[in-house]
This record gives sequence, C-alpha cells and structure tokens, in this order.
Amino acid sequence: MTPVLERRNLSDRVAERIKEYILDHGLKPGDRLPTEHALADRFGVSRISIREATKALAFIGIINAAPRRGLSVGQVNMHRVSEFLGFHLAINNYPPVQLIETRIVIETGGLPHAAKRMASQPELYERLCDLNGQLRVTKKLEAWIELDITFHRELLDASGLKPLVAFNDLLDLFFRRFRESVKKAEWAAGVEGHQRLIDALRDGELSLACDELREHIESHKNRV
Amino acid sequence: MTPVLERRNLSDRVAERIKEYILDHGLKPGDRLPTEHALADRFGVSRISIREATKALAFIGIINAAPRRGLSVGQVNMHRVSEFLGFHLAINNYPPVQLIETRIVIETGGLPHAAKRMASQPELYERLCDLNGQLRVTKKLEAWIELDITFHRELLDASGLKPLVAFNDLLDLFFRRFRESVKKAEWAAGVEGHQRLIDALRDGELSLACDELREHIESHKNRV
DNA sequence: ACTCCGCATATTGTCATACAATTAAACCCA
DNA sequence: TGGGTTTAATTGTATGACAATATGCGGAGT
Repeated sequence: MTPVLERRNLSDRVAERIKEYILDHGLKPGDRLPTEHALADRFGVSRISIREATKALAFIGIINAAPRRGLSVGQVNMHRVSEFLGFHLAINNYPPVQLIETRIVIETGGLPHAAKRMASQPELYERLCDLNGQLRVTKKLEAWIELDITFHRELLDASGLKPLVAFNDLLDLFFRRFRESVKKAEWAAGVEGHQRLIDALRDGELSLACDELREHIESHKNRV
Repeated sequence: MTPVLERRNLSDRVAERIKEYILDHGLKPGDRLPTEHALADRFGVSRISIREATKALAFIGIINAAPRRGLSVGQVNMHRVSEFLGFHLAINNYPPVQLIETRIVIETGGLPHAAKRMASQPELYERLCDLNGQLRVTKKLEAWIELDITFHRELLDASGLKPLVAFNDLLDLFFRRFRESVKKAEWAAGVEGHQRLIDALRDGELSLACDELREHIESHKNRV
C-alpha cells in the first residue's frame, strides 16, 4: 500500500510514521496503538522493522510496550532524556566549572518563582523543611546524597517551572560524583545552608536566598 | 558467558552495556565499536537484541551505524532530542507561560557571565552587533527568524556556559512557532531591544541588560 | 613502477519463521 | 454469581538467510 517511502533507514521512517499516527489520531498517553503485526501490515514492512522502530521510541518513553497489553502511548520520560544528554555531556567533557555555574543559574533562577508561590502556599515551605529535617538526621552517605538530590529537586519544583526541573535532573548526573566526595563536616554545613535558604525564601528575602544557594553550590568548586 | 543479567528488556540491558563499554574504553565520537556479531558474542545474546539496542541508541545519535563501516560513537544529536521533546510537548502541553519563564531564567542567567567575558573580549560585542545589523536589514520573515535565533544563541554562547546553550537549543524548538506570529512592527522593536541589550552589556550595566532581555522575551506572552 | 579499474568480502539492513513468556480475557463449574 | 482455570493474543527472543553496499585489496594495463 505505502508506495515505498524515501531512502533512509526503514525503521527510522517507520518511527516517523508511528509518531504521525499518534498525532493524527490525537492519542494521549495511555492510549493503545495497533499491535506490531497490524503496524507491519499497515506500513507494508516486516515485524523486525516495526520492532526496531518501537524499541527506539520506547527507549525514550514515547511509547510503552508490554506483553499481552500491546503498545501504548507513553509519557515522555524526562529522566530518560536526562540520561542521554548526560551521556552526551559525559563524553564531551564539559569543564566541571561550567557545570557548576550552569547549575547556579538554573537553581537560583527558580528562586524568584518559588518565593512567589511560597507566599501563597505555605505547604511548600513545610515540605522543604521536612526534607531538610530528614537530611539532618541521616547518617549514611548514600541515603544522604539521595535526600540532598530530592531536596534540590523539590526546591526547584516549588518554582512551578517544569522544564527547569527537567534541566536540573540532567545536571544532577554530574553532581552525583561530586557529592560522593563530601566530608562529614560539610554535611552539617550543607544542612544549615539549606535551612537558611528556605527560611530566607519564606521571609521573602530573595537576594539573601540567592546568595545562600549560590554559595552552597559553589562549595563543590573546591572538589574539582 | 554473562550469567543472565537481571530482568527487564534484554535490549535495554544491552543498550546499558554498550554505553558502559563506550565509557569504560574511553571512546570518543567517531571511534569504532565492535561489529554486531562481535557484540552478540560478547554479551551472549542474539543479534536481534543487539540490533534493537543499537537502533535505540542510534535513534538519538549516541552511536552511528553504516553498512560496511560498522558502528561508531556519535555525538548526541541535539536536533533529534529536540524533535522528541517537541513531540512530548505536543502530547503533554506544557503551559507556554512556563516555557517563556524558563527561557527568561536561562537567558538572563547567562548575562552576568557574558558581561564579564565581554569586558575582556570586545569581539563578542562586535559579533553580536554585526548580527543585529543583519537583523535590521532583513526583509523576509523566515530569514529574520533564523537570524534572531542565531542572535540569541550567540548571546548565550558569550556566557561561555555550553550546557546553558544546549538547554536553550531545546527551548528554541518551542519558540519557533511563537516567532512565526511576529508582526512587522515588532521586528523593529525587537532589533532596538537587542541593541539596547548588548550596549548595556558592553557598558557593564548588568541589571539594565537583564531587564531589557526579560522584557524582550516577555513580549511573546501576548501571543499565547 | 605506477595508476586505475574491478572484484571479493565484511558489515549492516531487512525479511520469514518459530517458539517462549506473560497476562488479560473468556469460560466453565460449583 | 463468584472464583479458579484455560485459552488465546501479544510482545520477547532466537536462528538463519539473503540483499545492498562500501571498503580495501589485488590484478591488469600502460
């Protein structure tokens, strides 16, 4: 039926067609797609090509595949994207200082929005305070790192700017290794820094909060 | 040989192993990988699984595949990722206001660094000035949009923060459609805004530059 | 000896087929 | 009607085969 598409990898073209199919039919995340066999018939290619295309799409979360449930539209997984981009950055070796500076831009950039929202939603402060409380009593390095990441993520999430959160997820890949060299004494300092930061945010002391956060992130500079 | 990895899609695990292989061997873009058969032997899986994994990786540009040349490490194709992020947007619809605010954060966040570098590298100013000059005399909308994107890219690039530039490239995808609704009268205003912005940057008037840029980007808000 | 043409060969691209694993749905029986 | 069991549909993985194609080697011609 399909009169031989152009050149290029067949599976790439198939992936393109599948995306078109989703958009043309107005499918939303969770909606189901035809089976692999049906798609193979529809596009006039073998199941192999369909699978290579769906695998590629599934890899980044555009679609999900499960035995017996078939294919369905997925929510694109930002974390997955972060992994790839992280890989990209890893092999390109961006200088750590640039990563740190970028992180400062992203995180402090979210603060004004977070402050605004916090003024009308006190539970944002509560949440961050609670997280920092957990951080304060955590003894194991690994758990501490996870919590620290969560704290920074929630802090940025409080800005309400989802794309910014996605970018931050990405940068986190690199900071994991920095975090692993954190010293015991620095934990406490970090926790106190967090506290001053969110208190300043709550009180509307925006520039103070920015300074605090910048200093907090810059402490990584010593370790590069 | 490999004693049955964990659960999960075999091809996902293979993709993971391939990424590890690249990192462990310190391969750079352009370096060649083993052939599909060799990888199949190495990982103890069939060629199908290797192909599904390599297809997924190739889809976003982590590796390249060509007949007779074999597999090689690629540069992650920002355009490819953008495409897929754009698809994400088409399905999930981030509120345009969030995108605009995110963009303001990214671009104004680069300004302090740009100002610092511009003080010691006057050619950065020259370059931007030249670009804006071209912008001033461009008559066709399409060319104007391309130039405008280039201007903003170079502006951010002047900050020296490559990761920030990468993020901005992602956001650009979303702004293309806004730009297409630009009115003739607004072109001129945009060009003058650019000029005031870079002049302020050159003069070290940082907060003035930030205000100018914020206002410039916020002008998109009217069009959503 | 040097150049250029052609061919063998290695590698990805695509296909057909088969079976395993899983699970959602249908069905049967009490 | 309810619950357990069977069935069937769908993805997951493997094997084998052939096509297409570019690369590098070798041979022929000058």
